Amino acid sequence: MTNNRDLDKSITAKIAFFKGAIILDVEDDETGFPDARLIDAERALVDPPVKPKRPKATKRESSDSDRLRDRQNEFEIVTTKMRKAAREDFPKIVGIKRVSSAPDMAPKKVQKVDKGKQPASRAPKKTTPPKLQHSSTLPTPPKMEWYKEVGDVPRALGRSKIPKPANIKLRPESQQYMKNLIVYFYQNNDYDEGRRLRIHKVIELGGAWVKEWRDDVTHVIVDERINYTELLKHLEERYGVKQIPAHIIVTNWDWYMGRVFDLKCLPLEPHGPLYRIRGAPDPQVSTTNLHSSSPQLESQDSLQLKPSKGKAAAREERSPSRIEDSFRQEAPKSRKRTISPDRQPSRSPRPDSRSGLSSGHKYSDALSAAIGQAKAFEHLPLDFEEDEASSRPSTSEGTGTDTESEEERPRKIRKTSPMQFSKFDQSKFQCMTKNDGTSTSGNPNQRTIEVLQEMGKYYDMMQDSWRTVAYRKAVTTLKKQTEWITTKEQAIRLPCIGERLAAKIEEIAMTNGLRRLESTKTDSLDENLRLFLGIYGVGLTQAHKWIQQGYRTLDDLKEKAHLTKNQNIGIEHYDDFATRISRIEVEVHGQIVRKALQKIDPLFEVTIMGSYRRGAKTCGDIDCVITIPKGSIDYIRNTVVDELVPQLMKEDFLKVGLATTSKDNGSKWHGASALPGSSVWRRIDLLLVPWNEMGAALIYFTGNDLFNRSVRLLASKKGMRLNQRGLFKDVMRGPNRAKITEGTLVESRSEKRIFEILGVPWRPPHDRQI
DNA sequence: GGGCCGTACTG
DNA sequence: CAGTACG
DNA sequence: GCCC
Repeated sequence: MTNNRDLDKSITAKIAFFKGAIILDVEDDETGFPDARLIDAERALVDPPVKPKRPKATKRESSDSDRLRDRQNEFEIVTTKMRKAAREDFPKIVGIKRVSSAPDMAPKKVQKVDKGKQPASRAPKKTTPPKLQHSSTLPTPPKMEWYKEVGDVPRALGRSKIPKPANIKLRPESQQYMKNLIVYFYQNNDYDEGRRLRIHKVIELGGAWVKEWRDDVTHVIVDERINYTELLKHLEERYGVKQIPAHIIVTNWDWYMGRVFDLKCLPLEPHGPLYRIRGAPDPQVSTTNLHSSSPQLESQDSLQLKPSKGKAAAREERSPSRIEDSFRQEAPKSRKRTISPDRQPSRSPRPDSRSGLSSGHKYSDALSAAIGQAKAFEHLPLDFEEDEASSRPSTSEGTGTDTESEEERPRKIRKTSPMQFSKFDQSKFQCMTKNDGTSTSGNPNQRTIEVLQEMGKYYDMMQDSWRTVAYRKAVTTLKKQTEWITTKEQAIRLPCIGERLAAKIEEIAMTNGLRRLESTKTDSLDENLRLFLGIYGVGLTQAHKWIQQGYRTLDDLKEKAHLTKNQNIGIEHYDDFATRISRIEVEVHGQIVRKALQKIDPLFEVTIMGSYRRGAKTCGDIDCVITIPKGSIDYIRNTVVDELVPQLMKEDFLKVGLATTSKDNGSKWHGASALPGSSVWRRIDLLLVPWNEMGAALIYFTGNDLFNRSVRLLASKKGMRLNQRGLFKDVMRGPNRAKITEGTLVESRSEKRIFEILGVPWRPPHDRQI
């Protein structure tokens, strides 16, 4: 058991320095750290086999775009005040332009129903008994469906760019539990796939959807994150509605519709606390408001499709879940956000396949089908899409890269040998040009970059990984510009910038801001999502689920959620893991590992990788590559797992393992470490690399992620495959690059050689910050 | 209208 | 297997 | 988001 004392002298010196540094240098390690003390660590950094230059890039280089997803940055960004700027309250950019006209049938305009119809068709309280006669087929009357007459037609499901109005097939009447109901959603648009699905569902069940508020609305279904105050504000601002008539049911999808599917009829006590959204008044108490005509109050009630009382009552307590209850109690406090006018985003269509909802489903087992479907989209993130634009002018610029036959069609299985590249424009790969994140400060497009980065972070958080990547690429492009890009025409010629980004760039240049971004700022759901995504072991799926269940704080999770071991650790050390680590501390961690390992076998080599190697001022974690000349991977693994880790655990340097290799082909150890005397845990990754794979490993572990993806994509275009083990050729790929054969190893030992073979100009780690 | 990197570890 | 992680 |  060694302790501080046993540590190498240089280490203790560094620790001392580090402790000092921590005080004066916490948030700004900016101008690095001096010097001498580091030399030794820097030296040690020289990469063994391949010897890429050490990152003496310590000097300035304000770029810290080392890792966009960096949580801390995200937090900072969000918190950061947006520069004020032309923010004239923009009018609904969202609404309107969509579905307006259905090709096949003129969608009767809403107005017609407007006033007079209120007790509308509801009169014939037909409420067919839920006794399903199972005549699953006698749907849609020949004439125009009710929902089209009374309400609006949402656009069809699916992701087609050109929105088509949906033609929704209603369920048989026996299953139309929402017959003649008029539903207003908030957010009230059908851009978001999840919400669109819900709108379709309402219609299938016999209801109608209205895009604009009307007096005869019977139900308001709000997104999970919306509270009553926000809803009211929206209604007042947009429609001058100051109070929501008491007979109108204000609820959210899961709590209410879950019941509907469950009961196969409308709930008995639609105003009960079970369905009330956050901040909603208790009707019992605040009977203050019910001014408007409420003939519907009764009708609403009468509409109840005889729910089997006993059963309904029985389920009442447990069904919609206690979570909401408990949540509701503490809701008020955790909700600090006040405003946020109508449209706010929250994002994004899952790239998944979940389309054919309205299409050809037969609800043979209506209930289970309904439940299944309700479940299917209960976790769908809701959001709105921004306006779409357009046409694609396909600025086919100069380089007549007429990609063709071979490369062009991924259809057929093909095999390409590395040397016979067909022509695709290799120069278009971002890995081909140097990207030191520098230029950020002096760049004339600085402001634009900032704004786009924020948008990118927003999309990242909101699950839209492809948009995130697109924004990051665009930012990279902008960083390389020496001119201030102010117009669409200028912008659209640049790589990775298309119409929509070009328009945004122009807007930023003109107004110094981006309206679209403003609207994201006030979204409180974002904060929760951010919070949860910051937990190690929690991704979008889990975060959305928790939010859906009403959890809002880490304490909520600790008390109520089922957590995996890693998630527990992630929560326990949330702040630790979210804190950036100074280079100096990173070095100290690395040195401790190195010393311990070399005590076991002096031939071991430890190299610090990741953003550290790219010269970042601060790092999110510590990546150590462990290798040894003429040592098998098994030897490395056994040594690390059986000796190094236990030893460092014993010394209390390593605190816990998070993802630890076990299998015989394992290669990584993820865990947490802390300096002697420090209680701050750091994320540390040990990467076990056979000596002859160091070249490929260096590329991988140096990153950054986009750089890696770019190189890998390039490799695949050349019929090769690059991973952390090596570069392979003669990779056979199926439809769309699906790997069929592993290919044969071309090079793995030399980082430089791999670059050469791929035709990628060598660049030091510092310049790989795409 | 589909692709957008390739892998390792967890439960 | 999906989810999360790593660069 | 962009690009083919």
